[in-house]
Amino acid sequence: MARWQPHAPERLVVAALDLFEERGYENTTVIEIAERAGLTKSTFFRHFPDKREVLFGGDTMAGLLADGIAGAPATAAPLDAVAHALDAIGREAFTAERREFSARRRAVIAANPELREREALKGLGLTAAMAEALERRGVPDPASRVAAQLGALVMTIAYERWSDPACGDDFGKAVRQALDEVKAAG
Amino acid sequence: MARWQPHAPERLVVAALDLFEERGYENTTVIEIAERAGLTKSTFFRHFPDKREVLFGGDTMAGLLADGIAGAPATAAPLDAVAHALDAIGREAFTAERREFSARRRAVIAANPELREREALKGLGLTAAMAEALERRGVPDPASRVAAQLGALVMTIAYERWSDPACGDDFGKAVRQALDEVKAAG
DNA sequence: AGAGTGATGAGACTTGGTCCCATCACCGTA
DNA sequence: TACGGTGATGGGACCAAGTCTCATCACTCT
Repeated sequence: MARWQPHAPERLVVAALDLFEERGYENTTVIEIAERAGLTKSTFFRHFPDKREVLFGGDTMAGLLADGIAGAPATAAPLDAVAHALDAIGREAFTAERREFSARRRAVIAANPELREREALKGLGLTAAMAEALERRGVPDPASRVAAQLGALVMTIAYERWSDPACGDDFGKAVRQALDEVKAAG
Repeated sequence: MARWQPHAPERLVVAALDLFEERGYENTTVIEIAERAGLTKSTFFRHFPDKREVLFGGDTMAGLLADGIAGAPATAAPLDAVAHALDAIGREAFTAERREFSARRRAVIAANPELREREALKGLGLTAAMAEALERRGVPDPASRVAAQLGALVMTIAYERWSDPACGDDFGKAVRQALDEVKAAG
């Protein structure tokens, strides 16, 4: 038997998302989140550097993206290498069982400027990670950033659709569709 | 003679930038900023909604961008309409006498994650404003967002170079150069 | 002279976030 | 069985950001 109730970070995430939905992000206190999870403020900040980060746990995305780009066929064009990475991430992170949670999280973030701000920063980080990974493939500077920007747009569009319960739950499919549309529009 | 020392917001901005350079953003207190400007904490928050915003004053950019896009020749392609707007903004906001201030501000922002976060959010706002302005010109959804993303990249590159004291001080020139590079890379 | 106006000052208050120290449950070893 | 080590937690002091309310003060207008 465990010493303490296990999965403290997960419990905090669930408690936070519940409370944010109920009364809004800014009307929810870190102490309240911790209490609902059966923990304390101290423990909350031991698991998350700040209140916003409870919805942005795990900075594994950048690494996954970089790996996915590095692992794309050598013949793939920059934007196709990005799409390859996005597809890999879809199998890893954007799975069907996380879709409902993702949709709730999305709605909460959209409703609060402080959370949108954090999301914007994360997005910049992902874009930079894509550009760097492309440069490691030999794509020169302006082209790498162009492909990263378009890749970020593809990811955003695919994520929007995948989160929407009215759409399908296959992230890879959404990526390929968004990629085609972006290519056609460029 | 004025009732109070005039230009309180400007004095706060200058005091803040000085202090951020001297001891760093997070080692500077709002009270210290206000005191250096001969004011108080109350007055600081009367002029700026929060501590970060003192470096992001005036949300006029989005409006200027939208106007510039709306005012572009009807025959201009989406990305060229964006470039037209960037050029207009350069004459308005990125003038030669603001260049040194801009470079200092840039360095301070780059050194602090909290400020980078705010900048990321502002960037998203500008990108969204560009996309909306393009849609008002009749550019359909995926194409508008593609052009806005590339326009944001052009703006970023031009701004980087214009801020660099080793480069020229003509923002419009930097825009045109960045535009050519981005077009060639796409 | 006196009332109105608008920017400022002062201070209480809440909350996010940091820090330090005590506690507690388990584990390994004797 | 006893004992010290370890790692997650609890508790509380503390600081700074941000909000709010009320007082003040200098100038303007009548």
